[in-house]
Amino acid sequence: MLDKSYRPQEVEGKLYSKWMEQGAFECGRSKSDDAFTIVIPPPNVTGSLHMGHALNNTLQDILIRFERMRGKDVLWQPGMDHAGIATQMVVERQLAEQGISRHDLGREAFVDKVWDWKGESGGLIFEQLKRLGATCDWSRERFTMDEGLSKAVRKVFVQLYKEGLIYRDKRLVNWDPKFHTAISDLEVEQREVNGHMWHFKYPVEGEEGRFITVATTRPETMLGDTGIAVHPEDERYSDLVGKFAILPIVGRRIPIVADDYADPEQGSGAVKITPAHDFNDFEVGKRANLEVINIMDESACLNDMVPEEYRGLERFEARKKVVAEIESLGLLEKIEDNPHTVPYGDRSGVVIEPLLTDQWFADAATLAQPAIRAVENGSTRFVPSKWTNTYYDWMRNIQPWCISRQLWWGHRIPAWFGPDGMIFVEETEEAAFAAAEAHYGKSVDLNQDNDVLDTWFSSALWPFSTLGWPEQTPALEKYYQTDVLVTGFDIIFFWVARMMMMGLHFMDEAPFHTVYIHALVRDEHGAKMSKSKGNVVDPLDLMDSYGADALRFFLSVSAAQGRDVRLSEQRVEGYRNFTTKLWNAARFCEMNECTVPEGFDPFAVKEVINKWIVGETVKCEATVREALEGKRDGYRFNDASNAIYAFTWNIFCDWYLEFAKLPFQGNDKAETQATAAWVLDQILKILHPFMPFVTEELWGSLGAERQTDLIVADWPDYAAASIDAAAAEEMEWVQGLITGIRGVRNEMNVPAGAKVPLVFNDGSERDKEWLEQHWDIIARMARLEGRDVDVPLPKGSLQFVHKGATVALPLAGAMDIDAEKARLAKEIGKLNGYMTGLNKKLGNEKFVANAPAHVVDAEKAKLTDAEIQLAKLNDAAARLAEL
RNA sequence: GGGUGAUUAGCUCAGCUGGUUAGAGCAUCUCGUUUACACCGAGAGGGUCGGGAGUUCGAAUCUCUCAUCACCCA
Repeated sequence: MLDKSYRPQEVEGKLYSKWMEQGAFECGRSKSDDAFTIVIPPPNVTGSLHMGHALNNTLQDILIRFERMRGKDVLWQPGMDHAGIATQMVVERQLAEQGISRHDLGREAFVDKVWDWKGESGGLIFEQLKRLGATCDWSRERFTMDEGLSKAVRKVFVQLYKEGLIYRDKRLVNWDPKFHTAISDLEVEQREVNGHMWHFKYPVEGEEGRFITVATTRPETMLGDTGIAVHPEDERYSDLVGKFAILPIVGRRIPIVADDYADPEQGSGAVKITPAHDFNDFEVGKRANLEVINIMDESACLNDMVPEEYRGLERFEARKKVVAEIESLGLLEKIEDNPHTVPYGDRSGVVIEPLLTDQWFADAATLAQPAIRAVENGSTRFVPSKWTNTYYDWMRNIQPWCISRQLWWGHRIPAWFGPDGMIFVEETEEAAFAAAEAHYGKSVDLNQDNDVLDTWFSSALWPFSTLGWPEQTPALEKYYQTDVLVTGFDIIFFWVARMMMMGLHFMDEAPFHTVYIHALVRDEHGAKMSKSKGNVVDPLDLMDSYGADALRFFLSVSAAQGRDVRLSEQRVEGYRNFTTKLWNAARFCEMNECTVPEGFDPFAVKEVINKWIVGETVKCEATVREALEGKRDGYRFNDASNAIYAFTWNIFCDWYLEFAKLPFQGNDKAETQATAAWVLDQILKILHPFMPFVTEELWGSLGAERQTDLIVADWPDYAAASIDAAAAEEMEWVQGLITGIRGVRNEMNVPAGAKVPLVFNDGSERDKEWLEQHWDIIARMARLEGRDVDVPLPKGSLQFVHKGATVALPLAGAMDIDAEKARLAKEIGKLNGYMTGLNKKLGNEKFVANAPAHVVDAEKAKLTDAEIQLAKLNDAAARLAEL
């Protein structure tokens, strides 16, 4: 006998181990040729589970469990990425506590330390995903720094280099002065700040007393100015173009040039040009052939290219000093408040400095072309489709991707420099030496590039590197192209776009046919969760309180396409209640010895209630399946979850089990017992992808010996079945009658305990038959005792109309006549309003002429029904008035 | 500044390609008899679908416009 309530804590761990032990998650378990593959968005090795992961992985697990039950050969490929900067940071911080820097250790020892750290603390998140019930094939877990994946990285780098799609260049990059590395555009966060605009006057050479005013938000960069630009059509300055200004403090002669970049409307219309420290200025400088003077070192402190008293100053100190000196020189025209955006490193949180350095770049614009076409021609689609445009916008304006990082943790760039700076890019050191020997005609010393690759470079290979590429493995053959990528919109550019590029380039096929983009999980007020706001909710806490199933169901039901998820603990609690409800329904079935007998055919049942519930089950399965399937209109997790929820609670529990109580008490109950057990089994199956634990537990506790655990049980297939529409109409009639009676009783304050008689007048023959047929159920559920059909109505009855029949509850003296009059008047009023609308519609010739026939007919039928109902309500009101 | 999306019951949200008396959960109120379940049951109240205009026989749904909010990109 089941316990009185479900206790997830006692069940979840046990079931998960059981699944693991039987290898239920492993690919290849099904021999089907039909594969279904998802690669997990690899969490950072430093990561721990947050709500976003919980949502992301719940959705993936739902699809995976669903397709597994449908018999496909399912692979959910798990793994982590090595998170270059983040991981290096963590380990450096630990070392710092012991007063050690990574430089004290040296590169090799430091990297060993990182591996040690990974061994001890990395991958915590996977234990948390297991709690959530995620059925990744853990036997295939991969890490971007694994040997196989590293090999893939080297091969890709070398091939792209040889194809000219990776190159080395000296360009301005986003430099992180804290981590001393370049980062990509995407790792830069633009923040709105309340800054200032300083207006400086630069003396014009050879024109005593004449100044040209420039405005800047970054005064310290003036030390690196090598020009001033004005708009070519700006008449205020046309006589100055070609002349020189004298850079204050420094004393350098800098040319005044004409360039479209200068905006005459902005500030003074003249703009100082610092090619080495601003992306726009760099371009202007190139056009005007200006000198490029780098005035900062890797920590963004001023270097030897500035006057002595400024050397070594940190950039913001330098700013103060520059402003003070300009002011003392009488060259400060004004300072304005100026809100503007400033680039920050997303990891370091410090202001990014554009810096001129040698870096490796990938030719993203070229790689993007096939990736754009793949979406244009529909071979990969975004769900919801609105993300398609975001993807296009990014891809069509894509900039060279800076892929080198000045870190130690990551894939070291497979490039070696010869004594004369010649570069040899090869997959191995041996190959590089061989190439060098061939080049120089003798063996020479080579130095490998010190830099490592952007973490996303290896993540971009994830869908095929994890399957064994560059080896042509059977897994690669079978599971590539993967099916659907489930991810958040925040990494469309970081990751999705780059997987598309790399997948198409190296596999000739997009890495997935569908990209499902889910929303962000916010707090209950709609704010983003963040540590600094302190509004982070830990999914583990919710699982502790309500069970993993409740959290999963909440996330699934909230995952409506294109909308953010607001976390509501109350709702999670509500879905915990749902698990309890299901549990109790199962318990009730168990109490009544419901089991599915050998050879039971649900489509051959005789009893109307059973025919009806079987039909409802079929409908429910279809709704859930269609909502989940990856077809045209699929991945509607909310619709799927709502359908199984409503079926379980509002149809099976609220109606069917109530109907079944009667047969359960009698002798003729075998069919109903079997049907109840069968329906419950179907619920367990359909609900399993969403709520794996409680369903598996019930599956194991109920009924006879199961052939398999639920996780690998067959998804229902009712292909041959038909839905008995007549049974549905009949049972809906019964339900409507019961609901109607309950409604008037409640409204008119008939004591819940009182059994009252029923008078049923003017019903059709069919109605009367149904009343007879289901009388026991109706009497029981509507609390009735005794019935009369087609008799004169006793004085003092509550009355309403059900499908054309007058239903009355004679209460005689116990009734509040005025209240009943008022109630009827209200009903009649409502009905009149409704009919006015219908009449107006049907009276409109254009409607009758233009609307499709079935719509017009439906409106006519509504009116006819309403007329009948109105007549009866009027009769009822008239009878009352006689009292 | 450019783009995308949102605005539906007190709250959180469904409502797809135009035809429902506009739905759900929670909250509120009333009542609780029953072969499971109070983490429950029965019932009720509550919305001029952000404002305005338009297309249409018909608009929460399509178009335009305004307002507010959110996010992304400059």
